[in-house]
Formats: sequence, C-alpha cells, structure tokens
Amino acid sequence: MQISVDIDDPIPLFVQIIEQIKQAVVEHNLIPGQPLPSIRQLANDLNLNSKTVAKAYKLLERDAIIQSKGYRGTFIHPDAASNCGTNLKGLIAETLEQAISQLRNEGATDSEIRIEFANIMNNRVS
Amino acid sequence: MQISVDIDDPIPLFVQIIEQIKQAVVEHNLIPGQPLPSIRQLANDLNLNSKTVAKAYKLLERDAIIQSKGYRGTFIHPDAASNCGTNLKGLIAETLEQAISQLRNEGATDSEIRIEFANIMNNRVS
DNA sequence: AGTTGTACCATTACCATGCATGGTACATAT
DNA sequence: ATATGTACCATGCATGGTAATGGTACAACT
Repeated sequence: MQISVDIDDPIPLFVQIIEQIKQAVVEHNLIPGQPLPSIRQLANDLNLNSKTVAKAYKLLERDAIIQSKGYRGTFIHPDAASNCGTNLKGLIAETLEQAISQLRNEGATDSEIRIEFANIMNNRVS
Repeated sequence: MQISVDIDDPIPLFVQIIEQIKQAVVEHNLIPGQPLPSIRQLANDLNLNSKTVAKAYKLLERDAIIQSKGYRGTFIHPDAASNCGTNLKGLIAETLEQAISQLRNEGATDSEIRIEFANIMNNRVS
C-alpha cells in the first residue's frame, strides 16, 4: 500500500490519507483483513505527526472502513468496500442544505445563520 | 425617540440600535406611522458610520418593524408591535439545532459538520 | 524493552468571518 | 441645492475555528 501526501495541497493532510485508503479499498488494492501500517510507522514514513495519522485512522474506523485492534494493529474492515459507498458526507450536506435553504427563504441573512450555527456548535446559549 | 449606543459594549452597534427600536415599539413609545430619524441623521447623532445605521434599518424593515419609503424617510410599520414578537432568530436556532443534533446522532463529527456548512454557505461544490 | 492504539495536555499558524469604517454614486423627491 | 434610501467598491481590526505540531502517559501484548 502506497500512501503519499502533498503539503502544498490545500486539502488537509488527514483527508488526503483518508481518501487514498478509501480509493485503495474500492480498487481492491486493500482487501478486508489486510493490515495497515501502524500510526507511528505511517507518520514516520510521511514525515507527519502521529496525531495527524491517528485522526485519519479514527475517522476511517468510525465509518467502518478499518478496524483498530489495539496492540495488534489496524486492519481493513470486513465490510470496508460497501461502507465506502455509504456517504455520510452526502447526508450531512443534504441535511444542512435543506435547513439552510429553508432559512434563506424565511428571509434569514447568511450572517445570522452563521452566527446561530456557531452558537449551537459551541453549546452557547443564545 | 432616544437612541444611544455604547462602543465598549460587546453587543454589536447595529444590534444595539435594533434592540432599542424594538423595545420602544413594544413599550408603545414608537407607534405605527411615526417617523424615524434618517439614516444619515441618526448616524451623525450617534457618531456612527451611516452604513452601520443602514444595516440596522435594513434588518428592521425585513422583519416588518419599520417601513422605508425612499426619499420620504423611514416610518414605524403598521404591524410593528405584533412583528416584534415573531422571533426569526428563534426559528433559525430551532431549525439548525434540529438538523445538527440529527447529524450528530448519525455519527457526524462537529468538524465535518462545520466543513460542510462552510461549503454550502459559500456555494462551493463538495 | 518495544510496539500497539488511545487519551490527555498544550501551542502555532492560517484562514474565514463579522463589525465597522470610508468613499462614491444613483434615482427620486422637496 | 438638499435630503431620502440604497447600492456598489474597498479596508482594518478582532475573533474564532481548523489543521498540524509536540509532549506525555496508559494498558495490553510480543
């Protein structure tokens, strides 16, 4: 498995890692049960901080693309291929788009929407 | 009609203006049809930029609290009192809260929600 | 001892945003 | 001329969030 990152790319490094692993899964270059390099190992290879790689792995595990087995390492999830299709990102976009377009129709300003959004995300009381 | 602003107050100046005019409406110190100072006039009295006052007036007109009649000036809207009750801000908060809590239940990260939100607000293609 | 994933603490730099400012211009009226 | 609301251009400043960095520590296993 070849993974590379481009620091000059505006795409965040942890996203670059995620996309490459997902791509390898859909192309069957990575098959279920196959081991992935350890967080520290991959971080070392890419000259990245281990936290950056850990973040990518964490998100991949949440989406059931990979499986972390503690001291035994990290492996491709049995249902990795099908879970690559489930687009959580798409659901997020769809849900937010619906809410935002509704609010815009109600006459809300983008500025007001942004402010209220920030309040909610920070659990502030408005 | 007495309006005053406090520059040291963390509340934005245009919000201070809006709140005071709304307050005056609910207290019947401002009644429908009554004229408001012109944008430039009020800006001059408060030592503010005219754009700041214009912003406050624009939002007040959107909420049907006041009515702008071009060169004739700005006046209190006939339904000002009742429209002071309709809380657009509350609607925004409610709509967004519903969407966000749903996404959080689906497993979405706050970070992901924020990114997608920014994409939508900027009409970027994701 | 060495490695695994994970969880905290923290800081730095960058970028987007909101607020307020300034200038200019327009049509429409007195 | 003067005044009205409104629309565009632009800037400086402060704020807040993300991304990425670093250090430390833990339990569990080889």
